[in-house]
Amino acid sequence: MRRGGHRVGRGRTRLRSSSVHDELSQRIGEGRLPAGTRLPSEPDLAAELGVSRATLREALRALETEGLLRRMQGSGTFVADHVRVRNSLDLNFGVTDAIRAAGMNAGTEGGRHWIEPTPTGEAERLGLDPGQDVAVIERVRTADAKPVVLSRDILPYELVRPHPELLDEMLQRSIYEILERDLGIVIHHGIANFRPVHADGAVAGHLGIARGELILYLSQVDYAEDGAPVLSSHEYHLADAFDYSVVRRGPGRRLT
Amino acid sequence: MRRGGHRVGRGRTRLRSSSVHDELSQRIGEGRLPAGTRLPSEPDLAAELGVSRATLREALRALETEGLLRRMQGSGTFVADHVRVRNSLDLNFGVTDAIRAAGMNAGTEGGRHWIEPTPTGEAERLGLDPGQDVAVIERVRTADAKPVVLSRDILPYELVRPHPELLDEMLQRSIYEILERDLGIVIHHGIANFRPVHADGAVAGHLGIARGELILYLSQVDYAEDGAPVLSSHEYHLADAFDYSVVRRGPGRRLT
DNA sequence: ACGCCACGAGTTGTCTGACAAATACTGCCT
DNA sequence: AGGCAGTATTTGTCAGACAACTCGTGGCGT
Repeated sequence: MRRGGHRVGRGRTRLRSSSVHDELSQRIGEGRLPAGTRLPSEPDLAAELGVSRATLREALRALETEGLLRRMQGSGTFVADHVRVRNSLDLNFGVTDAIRAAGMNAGTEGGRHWIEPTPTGEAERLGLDPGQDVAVIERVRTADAKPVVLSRDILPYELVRPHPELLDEMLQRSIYEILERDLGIVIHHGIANFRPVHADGAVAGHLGIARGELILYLSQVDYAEDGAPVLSSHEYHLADAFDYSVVRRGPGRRLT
Repeated sequence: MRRGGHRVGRGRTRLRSSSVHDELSQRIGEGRLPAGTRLPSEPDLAAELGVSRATLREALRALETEGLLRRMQGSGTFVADHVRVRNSLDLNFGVTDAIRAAGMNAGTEGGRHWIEPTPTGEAERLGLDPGQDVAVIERVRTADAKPVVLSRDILPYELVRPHPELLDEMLQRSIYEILERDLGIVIHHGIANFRPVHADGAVAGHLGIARGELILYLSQVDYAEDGAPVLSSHEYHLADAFDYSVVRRGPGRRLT
């Protein structure tokens, strides 16, 4: 089912429209262009940024699709009332970020890792043959030294075989960060699935709570840029640990 | 805090680039352009669709930002391995859709509605003064005649004052649909917040379950195109009723 | 036979200039 | 003061050209 995908030249030259996009995105993000502001006219803005109007419009179109801008023919281009949500599930990544976003101190406790043959189920999630080995990283994440999340991260062992020492590092640091910095694998997106459950004995033990406590179980598969599955995660969150939100796009209507 | 926003002329003419966007989006969605397919060159495709290359590129840029396409200079434009997730929280809207997506029969049971002064909390969520009235619509949603969700939807009464009969309709049909068709209010996006809880007496009674059962509590505020809050919802979902997923965008990297 | 390189065809990216369509503004008229 | 027509401004679309990049092909040397 899964083909290789097209070879994507990693570091090719930056497109002008992409630079313009980032520049404007940054101005909006930093508050230099507050919501409601009207941008200069396209010819003026293009001149200021040193690109043609066509290139500028490429960037504007992307920003509009992302919901940062709103364009109205005959009237102008305005900065939208964009949505800022703490710890938004569809943007933020990683338990560490979530803990820090809540203003608490992120740590780990009792982490360990091992190699095992791919369990059934994981083979399908990661697109592996049942024979292959996977590396499992199990950690208890703490916020201000209190256990809040039990996580098991599973990735194909072949990815880390050349650098087994990375598994030790993964106990303490962000797996996403290590994948990118040391292995050159950039996670492009993930699909998370969640449901409420009761803590069973094992989970309760790790998190130091009573059996039957409320848990949000979150299972996720992360994919690389070319669509290949890279990382499978299972996380058990204390129900009252975080505030989970999602920005849901309107029912059907086109964005523009 | 909340200003009116810019008056947005409701039914203005459809932009060509927007039509082209929809057309291509539909071809991809229907599978006529499977993942991996290479699109015709821009000049050819523009000719086929009867628009200029510039207009076509507007549409392509949007589709790329949405993740449906991938463009590579010198190589071509390809249909991305796009993600299709059943009942994805960040796309789908409404309990009815979710039930139908699961292949079950959606219905309602024991719905009622009333008018009351804005409760504290709701006033802030909806940007109302404490004196104003709100309409509350309470429904139990069923899947194949089995209760699965208890929902309370709250909207400013002034919105429906001209057409009070709409409240009765809302008990049976989609509130989003009625807002749009009869009141001309298009929901642009919503922000949902959720956490696992135990069913209390009231919720258990409505859903016909025991107290203490697992519930996913989902509270959401929906906003119109101009950013004004329109609808506040509180939903109590049976834990095993649905499969909730979210597509999470990769850590930080720019899309293009 | 094999590998390397230059070349060219094909494709997306950017530029320029112009006109169409929609909106906002101005000032006159009543 | 209020309505209305005309005008300026702004985004949307069109057309054509060239630049930058990718990929396959065929020649060349070894």
